[in-house]
Amino acid sequence: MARTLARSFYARESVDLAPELLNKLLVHRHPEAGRLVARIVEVEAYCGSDDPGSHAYRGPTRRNATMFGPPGRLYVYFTYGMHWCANVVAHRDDDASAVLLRAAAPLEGLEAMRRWRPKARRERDLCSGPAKLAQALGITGEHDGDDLVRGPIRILDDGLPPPRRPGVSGRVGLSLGRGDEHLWRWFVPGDPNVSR
DNA sequence: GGTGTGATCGTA
DNA sequence: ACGATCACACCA
Repeated sequence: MARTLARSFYARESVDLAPELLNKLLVHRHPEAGRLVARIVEVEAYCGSDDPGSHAYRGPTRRNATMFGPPGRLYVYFTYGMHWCANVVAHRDDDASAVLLRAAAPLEGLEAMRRWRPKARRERDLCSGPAKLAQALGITGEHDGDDLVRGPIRILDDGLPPPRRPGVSGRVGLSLGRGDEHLWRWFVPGDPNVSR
């Protein structure tokens, strides 16, 4: 049925990888909560030294080290003093690029997701933002650098292709002049889990 | 539906 | 100081 994406799938620029991740399954085999599954419906691409909106813009640091490593790993960062956000590391040829997982449609393990996100009133509040998605799937800084091919967090293809015509827009949350002109956000049109 | 604001702390 | 954000208040 669903098969794990091979490492070669990730070995390209984030701008090319990002739309291909739409409709793929994000799966976390959690030691206590069991199997958590959500379908990716919104992503953003971040590049390296040429992208002022990217954490990699000013070169490698302790925080962004994973972005400069091999593709197919998870880059998890802490922001606003309280939130974790998860990225997929893409190709690197002496530079860095990654895809921010912004929203997903919850499919399995909703009980645990609701337990970890007690403030989510409706189902579409569970994973409709990068920090919500990480929280619902139990992803924190301890998963930074994890191998998405080996697990426990993986990305699977269950046969549903990306949308033929994905929604496109500028990236969210960037101040003006920091790469906000790039149309590097993609989403599944009409999906209720896409962030507002 | 939309807009505006406070929370909270690691990073550069 | 400033975030690759969220939740909540308030208005419509």
